[in-house]
Amino acid sequence: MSNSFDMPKTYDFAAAEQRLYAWWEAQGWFKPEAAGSDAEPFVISIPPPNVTGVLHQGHALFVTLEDLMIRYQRMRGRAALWVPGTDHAGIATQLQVERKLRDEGANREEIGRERFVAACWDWTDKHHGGIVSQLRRLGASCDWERERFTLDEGLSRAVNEAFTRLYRMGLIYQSEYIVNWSPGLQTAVSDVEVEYTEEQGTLYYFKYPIAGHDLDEGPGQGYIPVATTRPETILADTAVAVHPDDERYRHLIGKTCLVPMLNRAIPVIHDTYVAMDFGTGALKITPGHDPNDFEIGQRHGLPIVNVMNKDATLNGEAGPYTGMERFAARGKLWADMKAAGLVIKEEPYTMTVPRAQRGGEVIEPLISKQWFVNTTPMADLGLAAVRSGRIRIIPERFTKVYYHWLENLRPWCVSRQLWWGHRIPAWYGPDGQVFVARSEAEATAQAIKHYGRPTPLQQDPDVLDTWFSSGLWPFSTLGWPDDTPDLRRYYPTDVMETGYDILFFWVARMVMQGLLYTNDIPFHTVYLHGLVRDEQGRKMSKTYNNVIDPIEVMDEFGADALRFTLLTSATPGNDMNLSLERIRANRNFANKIWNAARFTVTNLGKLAEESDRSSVTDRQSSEADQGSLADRWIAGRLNTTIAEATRLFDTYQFGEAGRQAYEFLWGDFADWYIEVAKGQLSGGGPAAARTAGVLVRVLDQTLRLLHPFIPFVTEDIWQNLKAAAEAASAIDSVPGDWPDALIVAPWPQAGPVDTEAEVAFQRVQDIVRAIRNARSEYNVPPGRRIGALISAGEHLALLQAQLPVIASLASLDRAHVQLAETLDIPVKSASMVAGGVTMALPLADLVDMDAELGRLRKDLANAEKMVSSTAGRLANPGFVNSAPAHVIEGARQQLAEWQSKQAQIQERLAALEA
RNA sequence: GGGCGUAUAGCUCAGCUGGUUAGAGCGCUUCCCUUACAAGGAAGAAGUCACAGGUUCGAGUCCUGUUACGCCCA
Repeated sequence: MSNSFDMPKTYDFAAAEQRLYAWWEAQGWFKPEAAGSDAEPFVISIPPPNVTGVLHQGHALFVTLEDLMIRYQRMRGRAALWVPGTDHAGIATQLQVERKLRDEGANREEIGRERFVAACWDWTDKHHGGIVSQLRRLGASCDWERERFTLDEGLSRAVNEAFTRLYRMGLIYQSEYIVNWSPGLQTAVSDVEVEYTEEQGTLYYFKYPIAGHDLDEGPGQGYIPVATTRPETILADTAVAVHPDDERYRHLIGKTCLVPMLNRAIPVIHDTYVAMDFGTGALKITPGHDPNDFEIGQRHGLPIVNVMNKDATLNGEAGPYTGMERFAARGKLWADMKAAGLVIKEEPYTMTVPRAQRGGEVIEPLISKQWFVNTTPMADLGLAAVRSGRIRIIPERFTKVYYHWLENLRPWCVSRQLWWGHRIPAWYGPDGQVFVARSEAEATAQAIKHYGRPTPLQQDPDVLDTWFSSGLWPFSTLGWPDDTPDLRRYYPTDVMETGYDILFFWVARMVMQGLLYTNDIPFHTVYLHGLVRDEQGRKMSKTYNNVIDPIEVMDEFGADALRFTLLTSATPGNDMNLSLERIRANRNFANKIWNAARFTVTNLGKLAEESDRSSVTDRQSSEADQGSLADRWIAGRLNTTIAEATRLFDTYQFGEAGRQAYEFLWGDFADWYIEVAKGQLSGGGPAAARTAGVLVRVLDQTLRLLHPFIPFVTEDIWQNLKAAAEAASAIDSVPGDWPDALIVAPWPQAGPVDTEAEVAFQRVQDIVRAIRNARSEYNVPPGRRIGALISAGEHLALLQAQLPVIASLASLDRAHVQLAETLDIPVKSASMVAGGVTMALPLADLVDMDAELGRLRKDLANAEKMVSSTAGRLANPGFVNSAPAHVIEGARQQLAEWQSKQAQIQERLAALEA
């Protein structure tokens, strides 16, 4: 029994976190079923981290935010389901496994596709536990029994189903198209996977010879001057283009040019795309190696020449340069052209270079046959869903970004020349006939129908873009394409919480695909968070050595400290700078709550030991009064905090909700109420019992408010509190109010606020602060109890009642406190006006009269300033006519307070100056 | 080139339907190991809310423009 009242002096998060998490999970509280079958669901699908990844602050932030929402809604009685899972991360994982093979002296071609994929699975299995256990450490209350992996059998079926449906709808097709080719990764990547960097390069000017003329005839006659940043692509030119209005060149339209060194004949065409004022005003057109040129080529029906192999060496089309690496070929070709007199000049030039988001090498625009999704119909659905308000994006400004992206969406290249991923469900007959089907069996059946006999088929070697499967995530994880009970109950989900950096990659694709396949939105709210940066606002990176590892942080300060810091330093959609100092401060906050609880629990223990053993509740009910002023005040403050926190939660202002709960716990409850409670408890009896009841209730409710932010310390404390309160019979026996655990305790309901008590207690606080201030100014040691004179005026009754509180908090010696409606205050004393009363500390030996006068005059000047500005406002007809009533009333009260203060100071000054 | 964000105390940041004398943490100054907590307590110093206009009875908050930094798209 005595255990109920024993709490160590310092909160030991290391001992609590793992134990509590295991307990919650074992009790089944992470499962939506815990809420009962009639509860309304609240569902979040996790943004699946890379299965081979290591936890970083970005993960920590999203886990914390989503866990906060889930825990809040769970406490609100919703059937909260957070579906966890991981992503196979095609390129990232394949690269890791290839690196491992290289270290072992092997490569993937050598071991073959089957063994390579097996190696990827081994790698996946080995790393999966790592990232998952790290999510758990943060307190993520996911339903782990519903955990999914993008390459699961079920999710793979979803991918095949989606692909097949798109194919049948005519929205997926194979095409020769210019794609972003990554020579190092040996795969195409989508537009969003390319990053453009400004780099110092060279603009090469050269002469494009005109057939039948001599170079000596000069520009516009013998040749057309052209500039390029990539000379090697000259070999693949299929036209030279000029602007139709360009006087310099229009006479050349329709003539023929000769490709340098190859002497291939190409036409001179005109197109308004050409910028007359850039370079030479004439543009070489290379449809095979430049996306813009590709489109011009399409418009003009130009042939496409491809001079490059997939490893970025030049192919047979390159004549003498065949077999050379791209940059070597550039140098050689340019040297040869120089020798041939075709070079005009070179200029330094800042150009935009496309680089692979993963790997960083230069992307080569290349023609190849790929699978594309025609996204136009889906994009329209996606746009309509947000425009109509069915889906809301927070913060709202990102809707513009979303619209802009969807309005300009181009075909999505979904095939990847990788081995790790969902293999494209397309099979080819010997004649190249393609059969797209959900399975090999289905494809075989199609082939039999087509050929009239069994025919061997070969599956497409490529895999799908990882984002193709992630785009199905909210419904594939719930069982789609099957009509499962989970899909029916938990889809659509509620909130998609993720980083704004993957609004295009992921969010938009989920919305589009969700609408297309499920005929429903995948979620009604998109909550976007920002990037976590270091204290100076730099991106965390190994090269800066500024990475704050969440695991190390949790080891040092606990998961709660990290969570609370992430939640209260971030605002939606904005990047945040993470500071270790702040994490440390929030560790201290956890300890502060712990000790507030320790105080409460210890006192419950003392009560429990009282001889009469009558329950606190009994004694409470025998107590007729409704509690002390402080009791009523703290209850009001609690109710205000509950109402505000709830409002803020419901408007996605989580950080502010957390800060308010923090302020309440520390600034009101710990700093003031507990200090008052010490006095109320000291005498024992009914007052002590009642006080214990208030302590228990306020703490209980506050722990509930804080639980979604800092689940571990609040649960740990709550268990202690509950045990102690039960032992002391201090718990109101409201059924269901004290369930087994805080994680499943109901969210608090705000009660009424006692405004009168609030005003009165604030007066007490003002008086206490004024006395403390004067003591401090006169260097009265904190331990020394001194007398005081209080001329209370109209507040006499309040002060008489609250004198014990004031004396205790201001360390006054009650035997030497004089309190009356009006008192003569000795000249030689430290005096102050606060809370509507005039007070003085009899510090005759210490008082410096000049300093006193100075202080009072300063106070008076301030009061006069306030009186005049407030009176001025109230004298303004515009203000009294248009301001809301409560604002005017507030100003009137304020004016009265300041006028009264002004008068009291003047009176005191008059006495001193006399 | 288009769009967006940020600019508030020495540092890191709150301040979201405009309404008292603009807040917190850290840091700083003075004092205190008072039996919940020194990971703490008390008192205090510290801000022309980037700049310039405007709307309004009233602007850190809304509007316009400027500057600086950052991001996204082309």
